[in-house]
Amino acid sequence: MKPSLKMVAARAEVSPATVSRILNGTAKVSAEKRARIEAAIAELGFRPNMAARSLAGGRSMSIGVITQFISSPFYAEALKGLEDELARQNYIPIFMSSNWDSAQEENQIARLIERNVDGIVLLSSQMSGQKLFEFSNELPIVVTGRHFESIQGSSVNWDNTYSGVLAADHLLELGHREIAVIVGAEGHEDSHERMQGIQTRLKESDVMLNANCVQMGGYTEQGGYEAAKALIASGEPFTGLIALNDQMAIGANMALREAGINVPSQVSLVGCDDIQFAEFVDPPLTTVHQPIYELGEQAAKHVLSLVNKVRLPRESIKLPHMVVRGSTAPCQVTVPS
Amino acid sequence: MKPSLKMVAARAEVSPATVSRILNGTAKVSAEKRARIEAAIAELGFRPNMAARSLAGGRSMSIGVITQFISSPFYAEALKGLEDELARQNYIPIFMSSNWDSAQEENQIARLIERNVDGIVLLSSQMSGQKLFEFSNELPIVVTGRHFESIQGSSVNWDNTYSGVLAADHLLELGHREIAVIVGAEGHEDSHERMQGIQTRLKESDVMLNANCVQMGGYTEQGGYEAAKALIASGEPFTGLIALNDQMAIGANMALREAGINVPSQVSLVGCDDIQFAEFVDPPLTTVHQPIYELGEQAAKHVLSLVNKVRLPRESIKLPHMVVRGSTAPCQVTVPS
DNA sequence: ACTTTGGTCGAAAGCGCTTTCAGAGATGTC
DNA sequence: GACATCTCTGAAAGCGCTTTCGACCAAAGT
Repeated sequence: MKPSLKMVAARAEVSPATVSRILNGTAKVSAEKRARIEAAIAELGFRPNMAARSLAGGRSMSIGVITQFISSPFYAEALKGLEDELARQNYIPIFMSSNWDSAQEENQIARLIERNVDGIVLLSSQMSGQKLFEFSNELPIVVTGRHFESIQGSSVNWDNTYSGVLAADHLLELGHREIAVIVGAEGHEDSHERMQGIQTRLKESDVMLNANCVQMGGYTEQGGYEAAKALIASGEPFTGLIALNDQMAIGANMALREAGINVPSQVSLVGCDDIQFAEFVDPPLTTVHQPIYELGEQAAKHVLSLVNKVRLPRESIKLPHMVVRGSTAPCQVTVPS
Repeated sequence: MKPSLKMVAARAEVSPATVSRILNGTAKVSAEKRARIEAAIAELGFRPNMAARSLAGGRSMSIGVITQFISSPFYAEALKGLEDELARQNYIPIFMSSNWDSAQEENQIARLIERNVDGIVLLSSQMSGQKLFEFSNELPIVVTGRHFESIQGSSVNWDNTYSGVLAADHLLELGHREIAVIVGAEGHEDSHERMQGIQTRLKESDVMLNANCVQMGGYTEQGGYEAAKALIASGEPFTGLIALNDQMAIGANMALREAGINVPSQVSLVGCDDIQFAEFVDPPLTTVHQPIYELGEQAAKHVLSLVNKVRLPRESIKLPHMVVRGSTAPCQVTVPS
């Protein structure tokens, strides 16, 4: 039979209350009893039962984490960051996937609440702001990839506009003037912001972006592949191509290869995110690195601060930066004057 | 205030016990009361508190799942399979990563037990068989990638030897006689078995595999890259290269490219697993497809069968099969006779 | 009509912990 | 020396559910 707190108390000849106090550090206990209790815990190999703790104390020491898909390469590092930071504070994450579906997302949140999670982290939520707000009345919620602020809710994010700026500047500096973009999906704040950044810079350099030059890729390899195909089919000339994430860039790379268009000599390709694989494609992908691990860490810190109702010192996340690899090169094509 | 079972009971004018019976289907209840109770549940939006259930009933409806790293592309589909199957039975997975470290693995298991998980799934455990056996005395455990059988333990696996056979046969059929292999890591049963399969077939075709031709890649891209470099540096001739997983194959592909060796015309490269990215590398990777999603599903079914102490009809997992893409071609080099 | 069975339901105990409340000493103050 | 003030500790209630036990009532058997 598993040792219980009661058994520890009996062995140490103190009351259960005192053992609990030691466990939680909620009150001072004389050195002598403390020693006896700690000895008893060690001897019995006692480990508190979380269900009981959760029931009695009202907190479960667990945080729900919802992603589109648990093993998305993009979130890989974010999950690690979350996991590490939560573990440091003795919490565990409960991961669930919502498969890009807002109904599933709500359903998963309900399941998490049912399981008494102390808070929830939403990595790129699809839910309406209204719903989000309602849930945040029930328990602390932190979202990434969009803005959100309420009494028990907050968001953590990096500067997406700046990511767009970096990508555009890079191509511009290489002399590219005919640029195409593969965006994520409708209604994605981060995709939108990145696009904003790109457009701002292009406009400043008097580069026009016509409608054919912007295709939607849904953030997947397949989507990027198809978007690039459509782009090529449109006949629109371009020497620079920005994909708003690496997965789409990798798909686009394949489409270009199939069309006999060389990267980087004919088209310079830049991705966004710097996922693990970016380095291993051919040519190695030039991309905007995002501090994803840190994002996860920050998200964890934020929920826990909401859970514990302590104000978090507003430390900002590192900025994205360019990682120049082999998929971009100076523009070779002379623009007709 | 959140509605409790007691409140439901009061509203439906029955005892809490009866409500519980409805919730769990543990006894017959008259149609009339059932209707009243169901109405009350709906009206109040009642959702049972898992902590209380877990405490009272002794089961938490959750299964711990330990992987080397949550977002490993290899396990992506397995996790999905697990998640889906568990959800179907109203369980949730609690994912944790062990970072290839057996001490961390033990520690994570302890944390899971503390949280009352009803069972544990270990995706490619690093732990000693002894430890594994000890843990399986405490609660049901299912492992993948190795063999394990005990009262409360079992393993689920596909035919790794056959994967090796497929890879070897493919190269052999294309006429390759000088073959090199990048294996996973020491002490990995699955890596070992795949290697077995390869060697069996090579021997049958009188192809020798000398020591230089077998390099260790640790199952990572970087490892595969370095292993391939070492292989090239060794001067050993080879026209066929098998990497025991796709990540290493992708790394090897890069090393070959850097060395100016063309794939597939000079070296045919075959991977193993068929991860999502395999299709998007250049050239698209020929690989042995593993039914990973199904593996996850089966693992889930197995733990739950152990948890519920029902015998599972022994349904076997689908066999791996070759997916031929662009990284392999008939052998061009004439073997000196 | 009277006991026996069978089926439905409620009372109550208890799962393993936290937390409030108050008592018992120890210490300090006037 | 009397009283107030702390500090440490234990008793006990209770978190929200499950489950055993026995009560009750209807149908069945004699």
